[in-house]
Amino acid sequence: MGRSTCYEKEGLKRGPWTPEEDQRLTVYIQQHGHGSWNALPEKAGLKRCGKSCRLRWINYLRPDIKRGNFSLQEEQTIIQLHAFLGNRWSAIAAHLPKRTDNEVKNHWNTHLKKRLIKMGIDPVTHKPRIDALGSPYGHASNDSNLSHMAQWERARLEAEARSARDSNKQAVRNPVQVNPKIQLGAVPPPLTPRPKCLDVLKAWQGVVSGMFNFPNRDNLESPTSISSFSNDVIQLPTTGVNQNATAEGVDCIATNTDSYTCNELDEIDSWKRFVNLNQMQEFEVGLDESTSMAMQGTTYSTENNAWLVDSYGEAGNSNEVMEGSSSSDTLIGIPVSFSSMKVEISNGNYSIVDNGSYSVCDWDSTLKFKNASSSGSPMF
DNA sequence: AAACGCATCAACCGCCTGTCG
DNA sequence: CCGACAGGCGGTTGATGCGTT
Repeated sequence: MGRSTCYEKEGLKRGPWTPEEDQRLTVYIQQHGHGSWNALPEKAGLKRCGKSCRLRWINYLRPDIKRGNFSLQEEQTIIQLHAFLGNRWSAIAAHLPKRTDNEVKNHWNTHLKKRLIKMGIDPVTHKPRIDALGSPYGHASNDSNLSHMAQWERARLEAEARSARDSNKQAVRNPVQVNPKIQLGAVPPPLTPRPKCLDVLKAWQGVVSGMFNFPNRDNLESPTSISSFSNDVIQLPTTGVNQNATAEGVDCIATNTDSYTCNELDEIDSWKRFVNLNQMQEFEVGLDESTSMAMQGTTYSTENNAWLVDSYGEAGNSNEVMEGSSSSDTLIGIPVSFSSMKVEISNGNYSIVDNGSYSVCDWDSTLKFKNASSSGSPMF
């Protein structure tokens, strides 16, 4: 009754791939590229469906794949991105050079998820589990007052400790594999460029390090989100925000109830990205290359949401923007409301109008947009 | 040595989305 | 606008290996 999948077509092979099949597929793609995946099996002399070929190539045969242990930094990135993105494995994997979504997904399910659960952190919400009575940190009530960032820092520290503990053992159990089967000389398809939105993570890491650099321990336990930071306009970035965030290409992190006026933002041919750190949403507005002037003298307020404002130039290197122009790193407007916002771009000016028709894209679609349009350079 | 349970991960499944005629 | 098709994605499965009893 139901439609048959490509795997069910008569005469097609299923199951594990043989070395001969791998060789055929690899040689064919080296010589011709994959082209249409559906047409590939016949051309390559494989009795497999196109989907199976694609999967085999992407997840295993492609030469630019790193196999073996995930580094601590990779694990950190996965957990952070998972907190942002949920189970959007392809989006997460796009931030991890040479890792596939399947590998990231497997690693999460077999290692990271269990590790978080063991630590009393809900792997779905990334918040302390209510039932985490057996938390190694003891006081669940205290945990509930900790921000996710604080939890992550704990996770990181424990992972570091565990890593140091197990380093010898791990080296024996999980030696790095170097894809020994395939000798490839052809230029592989390029990896998906790292979307620029990972800059947000850099900023966030700046926030984290800012939080944990406080000499007073009270500061570790009190903030539960960025929105609780100081609302002192003059001192933006505010308490708890690492000043180095700016150096990473982030213009500012503004917070609850802040408002200020953007006096000048000229000679910018870059994009501006508005990131809501609480809602994990962002959108961008950009100026045409020929545009030289942006908004002036417009006042915005943050109301209930903390927004991070980021800029980057054509080359995708935000640091270039930061270093190249004294005006481009000026603090700029903080949107009033993310739920009903309109961005108007007209005659070189862009402005944000409340109650407009513009819908702020969610994180997922933002990633898709950026994957399609970005020529960003690796930041890590 | 055999049985069992668990962990891992490659591969499959089914759905969704974008594209094209 | 609609349907067919291809590609991509996330969830799930099952074979395999390893450790324990």
